[in-house]
Amino acid sequence: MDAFYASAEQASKPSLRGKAVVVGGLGPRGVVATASYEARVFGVHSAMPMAQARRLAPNAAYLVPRFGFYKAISEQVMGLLRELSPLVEPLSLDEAFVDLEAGGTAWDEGSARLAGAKLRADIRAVTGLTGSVGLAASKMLAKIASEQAKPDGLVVIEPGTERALLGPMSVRTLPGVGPATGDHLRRAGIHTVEEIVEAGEDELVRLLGKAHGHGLYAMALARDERAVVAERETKSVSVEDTYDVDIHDRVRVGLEVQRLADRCVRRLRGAGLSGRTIVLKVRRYDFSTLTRSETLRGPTDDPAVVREAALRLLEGVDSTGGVRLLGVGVSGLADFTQEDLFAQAAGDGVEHAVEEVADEVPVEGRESVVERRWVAGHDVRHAEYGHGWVQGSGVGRVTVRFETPDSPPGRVRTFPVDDPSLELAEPLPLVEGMSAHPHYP
DNA sequence: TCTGGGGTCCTACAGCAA
DNA sequence: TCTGTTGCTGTAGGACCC
Repeated sequence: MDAFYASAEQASKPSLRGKAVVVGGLGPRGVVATASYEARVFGVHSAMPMAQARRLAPNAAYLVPRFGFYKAISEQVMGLLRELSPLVEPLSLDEAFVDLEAGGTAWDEGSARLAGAKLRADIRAVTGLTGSVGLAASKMLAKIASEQAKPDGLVVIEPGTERALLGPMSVRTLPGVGPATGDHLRRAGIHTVEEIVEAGEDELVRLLGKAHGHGLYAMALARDERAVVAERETKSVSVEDTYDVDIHDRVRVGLEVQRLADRCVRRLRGAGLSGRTIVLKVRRYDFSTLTRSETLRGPTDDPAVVREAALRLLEGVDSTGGVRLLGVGVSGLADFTQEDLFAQAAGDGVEHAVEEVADEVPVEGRESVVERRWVAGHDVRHAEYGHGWVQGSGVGRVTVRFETPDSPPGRVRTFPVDDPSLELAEPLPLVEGMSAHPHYP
């Protein structure tokens, strides 16, 4: 999907179409998740600090991500992909590999092109959004093709043309080459894919280590035998929070770690999992990050056990100077527990401990409950004016733009934050008559 | 006003056992 | 018995991806 989160917001909010839209964390330490193509013109891109984005594009619309909304759209698209083949490997909400051959959908360039074109049309019809398709003989090449196809296009890499195509490209094009590896290679005088090939496999292994060296050399030769894997089992579950202001108080740090442990366990249990290894993550004031872990004798999904382990790990961490991020994770997963037998026998006091914190508000921002209700970008309904979305709130007022996906750009009105005729609403479907999919949260 | 959140995989090293 | 090898597990950190 093209600029997925931003496109979804533009489709949902007519007044934003054709305008710079930036989706990401709005706090002082937020980063950009997605920028619309209009915003990219100003140099705004993913992973950029939000503050920098605001300097570059002060007039863009800034919105928090609505993952539930995107997930519902994603499920529609994944459904279309599964009509093509049972072998669909989602990479994220907006990207997936499909093995067309395994689905019997396509076996040569012509049939693949047809399937790709139909898919793009279907995505458009069902979601109202544009998606791009890359067709090739391997995952790596399909991915490169889809990057080239964006936005709103289809690119085929024909068998036999791969090496010539890859040769002049930057090493950064290859999957697994990020900033660090890119620098490493550059210092060795390797800038392009064909220079990787010229350097030879031994040199690559020497530079990057065994796994990465062999892997990258194969990719440079356009050799990629990785299969499309439909079901991947989860290997770890973790939660983390970056705080608007560094935490110095050791007691507060301990409390936050416990909250995170509870949140992590809730997710773990939600997935029907338990785990043996508890991981504490601490990012300090200077952005240095450390992890401490402890492996238990058996898997657990008991919040008290995870809390205590996390607190033990915290004891071994120096937090003087302040803490900017805390995280708690569980790995070494199993889909059963030993403790749960005992927990059931002992009554479910444990369950209660988990439920009690379930409705807790997220950490970032601790404004009053009233202000918190009106999150910028979220949908609302007004008794008189109908459906709209929160454009901003503050000093006791909330500004709402009244429009729907199929209306013209709408008008803005301002209300007191406690106006009884204003209530939160679910996002409307982007395409009329396409609401027969899982509910929007 | 620098730098999110949720993951995966790899490497290095220490300790232990065979 | 001493020493070295190998292999596994646990731990920590780094790189990468969307």
